[in-house]
Amino acid sequence: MVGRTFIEVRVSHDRTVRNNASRAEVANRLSGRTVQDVRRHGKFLIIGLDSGYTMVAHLGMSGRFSIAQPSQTKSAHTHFVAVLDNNTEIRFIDPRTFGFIAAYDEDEVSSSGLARLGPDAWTEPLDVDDLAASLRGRVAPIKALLLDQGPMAGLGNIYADEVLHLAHVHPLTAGGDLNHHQVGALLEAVRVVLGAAIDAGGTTLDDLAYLLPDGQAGESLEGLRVYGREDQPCRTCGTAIQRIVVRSRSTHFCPSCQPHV
DNA sequence: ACCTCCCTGGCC
DNA sequence: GGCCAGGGAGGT
Repeated sequence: MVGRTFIEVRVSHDRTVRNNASRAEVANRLSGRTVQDVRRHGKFLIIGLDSGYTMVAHLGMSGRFSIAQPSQTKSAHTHFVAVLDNNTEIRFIDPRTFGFIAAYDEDEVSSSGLARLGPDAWTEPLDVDDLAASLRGRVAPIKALLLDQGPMAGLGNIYADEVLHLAHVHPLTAGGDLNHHQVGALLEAVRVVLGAAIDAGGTTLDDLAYLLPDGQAGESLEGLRVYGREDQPCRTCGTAIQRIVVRSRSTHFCPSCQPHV
């Protein structure tokens, strides 16, 4: 991608570019620009362009990118197409439209969600003291704080539940109530859970909403410890997995392995 | 720091 | 026919 130029950009859904003023603003800011670097921070994809504009993309719930030849028929829900100078297309497909693509100037980057992200959970792992410091005094449940992207960025609902189970931490524990040992266990669990998820190519649920760029499904659904396993036996101790709702997000845990303090 | 909203395919 | 899933943004 680095060095490629966007020959033409077509936006076909308003909501996909809702963080910009208009479809045309996005197309105009990206067209003719050359990619300088491609990064990821949490769940945001960040593409630096030679113009100073930054393309920011988020897959939301159901977004995916595909690389295609211009002659290939478009999948349903293709909301954005960038034609590259090697005559391939980058297509953004997103049925539920929770994802977005933005073209930001410097000020807009600083006032966007990107600026509120904590260190990346995978590439900038915190040490125990730093995470403990950012949780100190927080009364919100640790599940909510993991989803918040502030203490650390990158965990969504599935992996937050998986991490808490592996760390033996109850999802409703107030962030500031975690002891030093639990904070350490949480960080180790992040490393293990994300490492396994990356190796497996991510988690494709039964709805097949998430697919790898080549259209293949990820593999780790069977490996999940608690997510989506309400009433099924905990793989560690056999106790029935419970499902509760935290901040209107479905939350799964083992009441035996993750006792409430 | 909390709540509400957005959206559509899949399922009951 | 109606409900559910859930990421982030914006408002209170």
